[in-house]
Amino acid sequence: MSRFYITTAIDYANGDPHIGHAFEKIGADAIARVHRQLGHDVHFMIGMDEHGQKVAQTAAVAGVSEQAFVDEISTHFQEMWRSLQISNDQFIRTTSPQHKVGVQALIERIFATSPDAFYEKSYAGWYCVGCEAFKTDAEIVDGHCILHPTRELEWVQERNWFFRLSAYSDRLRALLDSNPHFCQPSSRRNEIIGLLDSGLEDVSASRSRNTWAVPFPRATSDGQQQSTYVWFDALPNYLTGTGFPDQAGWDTRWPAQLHVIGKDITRFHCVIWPAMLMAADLPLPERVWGHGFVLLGGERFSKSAGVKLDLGEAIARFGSDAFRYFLLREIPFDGDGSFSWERFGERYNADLANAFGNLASRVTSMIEKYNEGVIPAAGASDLETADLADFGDAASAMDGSRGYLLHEGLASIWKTVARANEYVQSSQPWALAKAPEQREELLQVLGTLGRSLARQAIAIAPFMPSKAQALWEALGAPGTVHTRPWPTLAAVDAAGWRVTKGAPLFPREESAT
RNA sequence: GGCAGGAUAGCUCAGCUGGUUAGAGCACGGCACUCAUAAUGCCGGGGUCGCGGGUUCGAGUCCCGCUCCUGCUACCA
Repeated sequence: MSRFYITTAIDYANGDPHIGHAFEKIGADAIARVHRQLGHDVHFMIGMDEHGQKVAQTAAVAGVSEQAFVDEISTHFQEMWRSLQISNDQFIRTTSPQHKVGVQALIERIFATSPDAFYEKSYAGWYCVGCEAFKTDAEIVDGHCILHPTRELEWVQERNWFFRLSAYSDRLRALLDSNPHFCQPSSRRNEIIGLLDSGLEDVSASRSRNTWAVPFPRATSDGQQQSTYVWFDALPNYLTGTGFPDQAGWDTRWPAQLHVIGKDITRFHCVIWPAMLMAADLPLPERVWGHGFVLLGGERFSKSAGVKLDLGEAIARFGSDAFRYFLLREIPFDGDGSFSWERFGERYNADLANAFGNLASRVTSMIEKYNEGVIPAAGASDLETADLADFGDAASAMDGSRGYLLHEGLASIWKTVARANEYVQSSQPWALAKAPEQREELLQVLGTLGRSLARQAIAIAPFMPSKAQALWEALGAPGTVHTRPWPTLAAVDAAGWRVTKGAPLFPREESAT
């Protein structure tokens, strides 16, 4: 069984989860679930980034200790992920002892493996208070930061450990060139190649001011004990989560097959992270996928944008499954998309209530009325041939072979839903039921529809876990839908299952639009 | 400022190496059907394919210029 270690970015613990966090987890969860249904040995890890100056400051404002603060935030996140049915196998926190040990071990390993990789340097540069960051010449116009033209830049000096990132330019370029999958989608890859071509600068690996951090394992030459800078703390979580360096089996899980991240942190995952691993002589992750953002009124969700939309309210509106469906159907996983209540309502009624939920109702209802609730056996049909082609398209949109185009996968699955509704209309089972001599034809139609519904339940399982299982049970299918593998979709045999028409899967919402 | 990508129906988008009357979904209008969550199916209206030139027998599809939008432009994460 092939292994599939998938991670998301760890979320920064300076505020509660918002829809942007949720989009990434839901997308990664769907990918993890698809791979489980493809028969892979999946390990899905998410977590929290709990160190840093901002966390310390926010905790101070709240009047609690840093650890108490992140414990609380971390709990909120995990409760949210439970309500969204995120099927992570592990939840890592950077304040955990195992992670701290792992970070220091990784840094020491780099010192040992690549003695030139770290060096001390006094760094001085223009510091923008607005950005809380040093600015390069390219970002300074007329002596001001291009993002904060009204603020004065400060000249700041600090002595830190530096990582010789520039030494890895050629190897990184070779990695990107030889392995187009390493950084996807291609728009992100192009940006990284552009960055490499413009030349890499070394990056600092320690900080003197921040105290809420993993201690950098080596003091500077003047005896100062510094803290590990964010990317040397946060990025290694993917590695320390495996038990690196000393827990048995870590090297069978590492490297990760996929890092799912936001497009804004692509550079860190496609440049700094592989360079760190090269310096440590450790295997590189196979693929980094930079998804886009959920926009609201043209603006992206972010920590600074504030709570413009309550995540709990969005989930409560139509339920966790519908929320997952809406985000993954509406927002392309390789780009940005917009959230709006209007679209949510339209998609809920059009796609879920009218098209899919109603299809399930009419089919189960007819099987109950015309065949005492038993799904008849059915031979092959044109509908089946066309459906299997669409399910094949869906699989190829989601299995990584063309990237992770979850929105396209759902679109392909919904073609089969539309086809089934057309089939009901054109074959008119209610008319066939009135003519005893057309009994065989009626059974063929009902059997075809029952089997189609069973396949749809399997196909939507990664996206809407609860509703897929509810439909599975309404069809009288055995076991759980989540263990039904995609590759056997063609062989699904629903003959003999006893259906039960229950409450509507997705009750139509009159006030939705 | 530099680099990259984009501008196609009311909305979200497909249109591969240029070739008959430019497509889909949603929204909107009409008709049909009754198994179904007044759901479904069929038909229809609606686009000077950002603007201006050019290449070509022929351009949404190639070239040049212009306008507008988006992303990246390294140590907040």
